[in-house]
Amino acid sequence: MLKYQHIADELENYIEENKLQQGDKLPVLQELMNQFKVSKSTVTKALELLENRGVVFQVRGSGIFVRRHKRSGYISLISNQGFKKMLEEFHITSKVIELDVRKPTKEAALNLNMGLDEDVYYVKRVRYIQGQTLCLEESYFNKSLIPYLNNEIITESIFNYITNGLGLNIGFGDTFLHVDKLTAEEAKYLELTEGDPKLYVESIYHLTNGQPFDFSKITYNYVQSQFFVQAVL
Amino acid sequence: MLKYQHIADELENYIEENKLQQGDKLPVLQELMNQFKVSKSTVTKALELLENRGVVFQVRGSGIFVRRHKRSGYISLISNQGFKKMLEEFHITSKVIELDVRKPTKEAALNLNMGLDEDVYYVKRVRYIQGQTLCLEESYFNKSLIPYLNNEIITESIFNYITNGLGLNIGFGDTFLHVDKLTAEEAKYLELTEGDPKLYVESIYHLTNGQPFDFSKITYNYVQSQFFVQAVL
DNA sequence: CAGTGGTCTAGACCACTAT
DNA sequence: TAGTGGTCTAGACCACTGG
Repeated sequence: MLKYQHIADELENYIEENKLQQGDKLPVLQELMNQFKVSKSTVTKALELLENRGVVFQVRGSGIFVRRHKRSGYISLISNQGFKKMLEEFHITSKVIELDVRKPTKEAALNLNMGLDEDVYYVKRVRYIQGQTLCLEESYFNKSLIPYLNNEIITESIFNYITNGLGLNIGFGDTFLHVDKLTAEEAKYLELTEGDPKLYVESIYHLTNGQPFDFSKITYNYVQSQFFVQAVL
Repeated sequence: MLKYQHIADELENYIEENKLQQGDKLPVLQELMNQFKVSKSTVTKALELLENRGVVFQVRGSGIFVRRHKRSGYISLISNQGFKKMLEEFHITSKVIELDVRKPTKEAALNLNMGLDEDVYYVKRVRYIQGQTLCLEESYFNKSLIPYLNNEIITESIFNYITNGLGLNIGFGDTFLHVDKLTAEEAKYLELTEGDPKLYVESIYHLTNGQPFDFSKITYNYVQSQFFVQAVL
């Protein structure tokens, strides 16, 4: 375990356990250096991580403060928390509609940067949040990178399996958002009415070496779609 | 100008000018150290910045590569580019509907962390992208932090004025997203039909010292609403 | 195994805040 | 002006990639 990762985790736990609120002050740098027996740079690195995750903000000449928005029930659009943790927090479950190995569509091949004759795993799921329909999801996984999937895996967290089961490192993701009207088929799966609003999201996830391994198209139930993003400007 | 900022800018320009594509390789660390005559840590810091902005990705043992998605016409949801630059890039203009000093609503006061008897600047605008309606925006600015606004300022970029005109430092923002149906009033301003889909976004922006100065409620025209987010996981 | 990026240190010096 | 975070350095050592 990296030192700065460890420190970041400890601080995040500390904030969580003590239910610290927006603006609450954390120990100063010198104190953290002593407490964790590391150099200033290492503490700084840990705090940068937390700052970028929206957990704290630092003010020169003043101190380190907790950053906490006041709203609950919002899903992080760029889940910087663990995927599995998030699923549990929101009681998200899945029903698998389809799962098979096939050739990619042109669109999927383009986004996954692979040939039309190579294999992908195709996954179609409906996901539920606290018993309500949350979204309809179609995913394409490059089979040369993700060699095996089964029903059990995709009912749980695919990303958790990729990280812990396959030992792959997920690097970054590009996410594209539109708003539109539901088609008849989408409405059926989401238990809504054709023409109702939808949030449509396309994502391409890459390994740390830059290879795209997952292209996903998600249609969200507008009633359940509450997202937030915490940015550092 | 900070060294690592300068290096990040130079590299971003270099990528832009040479029209480098996803996966193109940049000079190695040692070379960048020599070129800019700085230490390894400083180059690393510059590259971390670019990595978090979604401009490059680094692969240990291999090199530094350009990160570029293939889609154009999408607006960054968390504009990590300059605000003014973005407006120009997308030809975004504004029409001011209302501008006055008033007392905040309960909602605005809560989000701006101020009293109901303090003053805010209230701004209501319709924004256009390449001549089409983009969004209807209502903003509340804490007057004790933003003491003056006029029609000219808010027709251009308010954030540019706050940064360069007032010399304030914008720190971070919390953004909340919903999808819903347009009300009659919103439809009128956006030249759409009541009941059409909308993307509704609430944002709270804070100065670097953590004080919230802007609470905004934006309703987007779903036809023009194409956003992207680049995340590092 | 040579080359590349990642972590960590110890310390100097700078910029800003609070009192 | 004491205290706090931010930048930058020089260098040691580690982890991973690719021929």
